[in-house]
Amino acid sequence: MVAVGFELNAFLPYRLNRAAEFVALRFAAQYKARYQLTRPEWRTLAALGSNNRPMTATEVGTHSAMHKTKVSRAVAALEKRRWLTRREDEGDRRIEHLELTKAGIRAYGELTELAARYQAELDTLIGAAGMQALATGLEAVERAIGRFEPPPSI
Amino acid sequence: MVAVGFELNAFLPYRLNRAAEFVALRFAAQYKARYQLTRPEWRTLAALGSNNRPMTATEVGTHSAMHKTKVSRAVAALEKRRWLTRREDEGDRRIEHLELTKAGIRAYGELTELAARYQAELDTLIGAAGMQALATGLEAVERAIGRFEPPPSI
DNA sequence: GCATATTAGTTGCAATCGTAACTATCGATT
DNA sequence: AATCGATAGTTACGATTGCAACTAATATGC
Repeated sequence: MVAVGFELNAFLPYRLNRAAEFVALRFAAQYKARYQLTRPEWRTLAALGSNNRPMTATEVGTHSAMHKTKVSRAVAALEKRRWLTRREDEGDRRIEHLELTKAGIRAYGELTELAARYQAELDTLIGAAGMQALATGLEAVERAIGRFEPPPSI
Repeated sequence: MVAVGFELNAFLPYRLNRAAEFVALRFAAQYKARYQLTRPEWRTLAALGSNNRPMTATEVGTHSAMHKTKVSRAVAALEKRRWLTRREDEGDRRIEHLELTKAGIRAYGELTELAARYQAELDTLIGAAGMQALATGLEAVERAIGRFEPPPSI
């Protein structure tokens, strides 16, 4: 329509979101069908499963860029499934340490198999060079994010 | 917790989503505060504004990776604001050609100024090398997406 | 040591979303 | 030309979301 000086296709939020939404939804269809997991639930499980020590809900939120109410509800759902347990911090009783149960770890293991297969599919389609460039670029974004003030609502 | 063979931080959907959500929310806070625009509305306006001919709702959805009901509602909202008009296709009356009005073009111009400023901020924080790598990587993803079957729900 | 601010996490509620079903139209098949 | 399937877009409705307010606990300033 107009076309002056601004290229939407080079605008990072728009472009990143399009790519992210596309690849994430394709994967979500899989775990949703097989495990009746929502996106926040999978992300919470993934964050906990990939970390080698318990995490607080706030840490999960920061790691996955999810709103704290999303995390709160996902944690409640996973707890109800007995995939995680909460442990109150001894020094600071506001804090809860979240930890996967045996069943949670097993589920995480199964889901990461799905994930690995999907990642392999993506690797093939995107190509090694593309994936390498993406990794480099995303690292730069992640470093930048660290110095950033987080957006309101995370 | 576990840690065998799968690296969440290298899993593209998770990683892309985290970065996308982070940068998109920071920008959303701006246009939401100044224009009371929702995310789907901004994306629809952006898709239409950046294209140099009218688009159908389906095209907007494909371009922005939004669900068709999101697009439908965003279009209705923008129409109510008189930022876009619909024109029925003459050959196929199922199709509506969406076009920005003068006011819509003006709004798009103002919003792209915000966007350009934000992009500049991101450029600085991420660095030229990182942005270059990201561009290369995202191009590869976009090419792959073209050969992909779209996820259910887009 | 008390008041005030800050932080972790939860929840009520209104707004938004996505599924599925719908209308309307078109294309293909016979 | 009647039927069947596909496509564009809308919408009812149940599910999910995020804002704001809340509880509970800790940290800070005086």
